Amino acid sequence: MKSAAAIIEPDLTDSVTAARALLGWKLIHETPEGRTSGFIVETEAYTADDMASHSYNGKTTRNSAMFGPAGTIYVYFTYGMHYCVNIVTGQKDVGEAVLLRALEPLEGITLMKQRRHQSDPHVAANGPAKLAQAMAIGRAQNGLVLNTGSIHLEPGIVPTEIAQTTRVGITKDIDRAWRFYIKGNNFISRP
DNA sequence: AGAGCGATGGCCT
DNA sequence: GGCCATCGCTCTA
Repeated sequence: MKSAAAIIEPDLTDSVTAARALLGWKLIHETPEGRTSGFIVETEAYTADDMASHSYNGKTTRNSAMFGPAGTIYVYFTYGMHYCVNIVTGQKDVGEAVLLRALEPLEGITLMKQRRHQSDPHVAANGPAKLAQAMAIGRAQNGLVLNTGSIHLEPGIVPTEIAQTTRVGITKDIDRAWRFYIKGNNFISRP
C-alpha cells in the first residue's frame, strides 16, 4: 500500500510560527563520544527584515548558512568564546532562522554534564551557548542539514502551555515578541 | 590594516 | 545585579 510515509517535521516555512512549533521537538547529536539529545524548550525567531538578525545586512561568509534551505544548521561564534545554534527557516536565499536557546536533556546527560563541567542537569543547556557546548555543536556543524548528518530532529513532547516574550540580549528591534518557551519548564534560560 | 562590537556566561558583590 | 573575559567578523579608511 502506498502510505504517505511522511517524515513528520515541524513546518519551517514561517520563521515565527516555526519558533513556536519547534518547542517540544527532540534534538539529537551523534558524536564519537556518544549520543546526546534533549527536548527544545526555548527558541527565538530572526527574520530577514529584522534589524536584530545576523542576516539583516545581507549574506557574508559568517552568516552564509543562514541563507541555506530550511532545516540547515547555522552555528555562529560570538563574544570570542561562545557558539550558538540555529535552525534555518523560510525560503532558501532569504536569511531567516530560529535560535535554539534551551534544551531539557534526555539522552547522554552524563556526557552533557561533563562537557559543561556541571553536575546539575538543569544548567547543562539552559542558554544558547550552554546548549551548543553540551551538545558539542560548533563550527564543524555549521551548514549541516537536519536529518542528513550527525544532527537529527525527532518528534518529542507536546508542550502544555507556551509563553511568548521579547527576545534576549539584542539591542535592535527589541519590541518583537519572538521568544517562545514551554511555560513551567525547569530547563529554560530565564522566565 | 585596524578598531569596534556582539542573538553570552560565569563569577563576584 | 553588574562587570568583564575574549576573538572572529564587519565596516571604514
